[in-house]
Amino acid sequence: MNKSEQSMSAQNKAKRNDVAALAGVSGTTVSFVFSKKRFVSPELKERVIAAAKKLDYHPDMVAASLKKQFTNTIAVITNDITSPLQMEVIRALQTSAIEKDFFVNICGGTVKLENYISHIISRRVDGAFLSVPSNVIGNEIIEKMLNRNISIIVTSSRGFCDDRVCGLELDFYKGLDIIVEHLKGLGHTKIAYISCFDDNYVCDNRLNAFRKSMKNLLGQDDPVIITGKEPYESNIEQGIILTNELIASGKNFTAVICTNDLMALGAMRAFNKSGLSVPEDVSVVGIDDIEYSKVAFPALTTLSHCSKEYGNKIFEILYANITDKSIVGREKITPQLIIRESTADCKNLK
Amino acid sequence: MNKSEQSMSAQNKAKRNDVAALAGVSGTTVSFVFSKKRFVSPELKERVIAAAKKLDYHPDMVAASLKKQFTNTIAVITNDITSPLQMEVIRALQTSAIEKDFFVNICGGTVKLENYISHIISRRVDGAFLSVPSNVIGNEIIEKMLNRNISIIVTSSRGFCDDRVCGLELDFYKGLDIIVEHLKGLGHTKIAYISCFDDNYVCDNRLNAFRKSMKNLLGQDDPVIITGKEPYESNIEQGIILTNELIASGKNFTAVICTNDLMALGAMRAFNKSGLSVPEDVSVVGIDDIEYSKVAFPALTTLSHCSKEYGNKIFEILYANITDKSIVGREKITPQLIIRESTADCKNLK
DNA sequence: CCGAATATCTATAACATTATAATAAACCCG
DNA sequence: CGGGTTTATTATAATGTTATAGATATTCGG
Repeated sequence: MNKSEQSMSAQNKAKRNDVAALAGVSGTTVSFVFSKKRFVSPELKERVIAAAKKLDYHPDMVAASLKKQFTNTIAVITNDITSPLQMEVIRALQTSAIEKDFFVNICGGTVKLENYISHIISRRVDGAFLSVPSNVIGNEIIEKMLNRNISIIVTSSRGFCDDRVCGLELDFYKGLDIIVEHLKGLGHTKIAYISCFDDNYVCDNRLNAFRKSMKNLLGQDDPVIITGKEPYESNIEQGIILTNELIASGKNFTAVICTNDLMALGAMRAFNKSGLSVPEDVSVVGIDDIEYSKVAFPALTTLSHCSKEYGNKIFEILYANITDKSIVGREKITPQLIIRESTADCKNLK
Repeated sequence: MNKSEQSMSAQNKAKRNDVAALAGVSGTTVSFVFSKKRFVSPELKERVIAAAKKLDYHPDMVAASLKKQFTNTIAVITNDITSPLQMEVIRALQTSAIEKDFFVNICGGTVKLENYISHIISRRVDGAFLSVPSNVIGNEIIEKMLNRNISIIVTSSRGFCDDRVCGLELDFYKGLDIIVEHLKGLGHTKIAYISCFDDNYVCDNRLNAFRKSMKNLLGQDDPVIITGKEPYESNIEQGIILTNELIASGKNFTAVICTNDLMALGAMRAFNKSGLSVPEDVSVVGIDDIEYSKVAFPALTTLSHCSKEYGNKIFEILYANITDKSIVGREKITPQLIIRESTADCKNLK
């Protein structure tokens, strides 16, 4: 680096006191102009702003964070970063966050999530959104973060383990009521359910909700339920396998609800292959409203997470807790049914 | 806050000097134990580590950043955060980053991207990955960041505007050679191309590559090309519309390459509707390898971005530049053809 | 066995802010 | 007009690290 370059790069990092000197005020006054925490007379303010512009001054948030003990940063911890659903949530969350000058750090990837915790603590993150199943991050880790004054919000897939953690849950009980109501309205009463291996809070929750809805809305105590055999496998292939099993069972059904959209896409494919057309012969409903559901053929009727609303609310609740630890938000969102082409009137009572 | 709570929370933030006091060494030594920048004798090291564990000490990266003038943080600026493709890249990038103790801030959302810049400067981010078309962030903004000593890497969709910016480009010239070679190997010579409105670096680049490949590999100067009419519309619907146009044109073709996967999915649907089956009657190839392509029916043969490799390399190049500004990485990645079910031997020369 | 060289360790000064308390200026009303 | 009150500005002390230079102990050849 030669001399002129050196002087250039020196020129390029104006500090608060440089601005103060140029504006003919104290450094403190410059701070107050930017933080707006105290009144500064219009003339001084103007001079400061002009000086700051001239020097291209940007306040150093690192130094500010050190003193303020807040970093205006939250972390999103997720094990499923590539899921489009997850990303929609993160996008909405981030959009809300930036409005309050918060940055969002993503901690996903393929690294052991537990390893992130000490990074998160070291970086003095203000809050964290744990979007992971409860078996991935233990309660003692949450405890550790809480003791470090880090606000925490968890998703529906983990119970509320501590009075201090916030939560935003999707209400699948209401959601399944909506699905069953929709199918009932189309004349379906024989509704089967395809679930995954029951070792998983998410699936269990949905399945229990289905049982309750069938009982409350159709008076059925024992609806047809097919359950996966492999844990953590709830993809298209599983959907095909389980649907074939359902068909082979000889049970009566005119509609099928699947524990998630991938399973539902598999189900549609299986029905198609076995000569049953969707929705003419059988109606199919998914849960999640992943992007593929839109472009599937036929387009899938499914229960949407309302990702945007969800993401916005996640930040809103977390922000409130960061601001005041005594505000521990616990909310529920009702999912919304997106009616597309995979459900239709029940004509064929086979 | 009562006294016991106060003492609890005081207890919870052990500082370097607390550890030093407990271990009976100086604070400086504690620092060296953690930073590993100087030799510390095994006995002292052990005592320090024990003390740190006992006090649950986590070094404060905010303070460290202030002194070191590095934050170990990079920002990803993108306007298309929900795209699964983008996310795979980010995931890989983040996985590489955390291995070097770097955190990744995402700046996407629906906010005007320009607004992020001053945030990024204020936060003293070490580097930024600009994954946006060149019309979204102007060169003067890049200049500003460079002058602030922020490393920058850009994606293929923006030219290399300054000697100081790094780049990682996908080589679609090679990519289209691979596609055309594949189709040629299956006996196809009449290959049509469906492009979008030519006002877009990405599409142009791919189309030009197609032209060149057709000339070099098949000696054709004037292949059949259908171009979109609306700018920035390259989705399934456009794919359907343009494919219908292609069919109506009466031109001969046995295979179609589309500028991206969504268009290709639309093409398959349009062929299907008009009585042509894929791949029996016509082969279809996409570009991008988005997730839907896997689950489409038939599964789409497409050119993959190698998102994982791409993301890893993005960090690798950026990291090198952060470490040493004189290393300005400029690389190209050759995309990879994922052969699935939508391409087959050419039997039918219609 | 002594001075020089080497190997460890430590005291202190940045780093760029904010919060607090202190100062200076202006104002008000008897 | 002058003491108390309010209002606007500023000097100073944190904040928790790292880098640098200085201090102390250890080794070693002559």
